[in-house]
Amino acid sequence: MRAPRGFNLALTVECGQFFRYEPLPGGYRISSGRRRFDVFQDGPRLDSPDADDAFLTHFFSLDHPIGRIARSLRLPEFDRGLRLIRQDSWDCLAGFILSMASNIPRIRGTLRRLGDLSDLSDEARLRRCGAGFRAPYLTAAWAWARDGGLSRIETVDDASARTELMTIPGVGPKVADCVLLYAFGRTRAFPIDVWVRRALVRRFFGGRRTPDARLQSFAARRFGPWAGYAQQMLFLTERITRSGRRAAPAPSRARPRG
DNA sequence: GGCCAGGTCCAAT
DNA sequence: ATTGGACATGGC
Repeated sequence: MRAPRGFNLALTVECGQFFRYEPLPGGYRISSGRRRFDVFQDGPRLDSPDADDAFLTHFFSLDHPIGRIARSLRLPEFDRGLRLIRQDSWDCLAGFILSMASNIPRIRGTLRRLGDLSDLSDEARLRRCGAGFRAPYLTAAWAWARDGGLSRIETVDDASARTELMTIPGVGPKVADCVLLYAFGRTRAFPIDVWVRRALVRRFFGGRRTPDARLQSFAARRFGPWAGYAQQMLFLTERITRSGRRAAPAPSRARPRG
């Protein structure tokens, strides 16, 4: 299919919202739930031997009005190649539970190993996959999902969905917002992690330490219905420009096949 | 070989 | 209400 002008598959896949991918020449092998598909970008073309256009459009949110979004956010660095994806909600929940006190390479590895399990109720097994102290949180989330938690999220408003997610031990405001944003398409969600906190404080609060609740309401007011896009952009630029230590790995440019 | 990590929970102010 | 430490272990 023809992708929207400027769409950047590499940026979208590797910006940190998603973990279950393996790079291929010119594209990626994507896992989301039981689904696996390869996808390749070559200039304006986006092609998959496995997934149809409707699925790609939904998964990569190609229907989002990126021009309007860019104008509404007023962030000079905003990149119109970026899209918030709609990944499998369980993968997303598990991935961001694993994200606490961790890093992206490790999350990816653990999640990949978890993908081979059909039952996540055994903590010892989760530890063997590398979950560490997060193992009991994962089993709690697994039980919650088994009892229909994820489908309850679909039908309720953002605030209720957030509250419901936060009933899971190991899921606080940040993880809950990640799930709302990266799986359920709740584009107002604005997860505040250490990087986004730094970015907001430095850029909008004169460097003064500010409670998250304050940052949260600021973001809602300033960025509105597409706040999630602002969050992802702030996360990216803060990591790249200010990585106190090692530079954040830039997304590998997708190269033409062959 | 250390050091550190896309948070959350809990106890102690 | 706010703050500080523990948490388990892979990746760099």
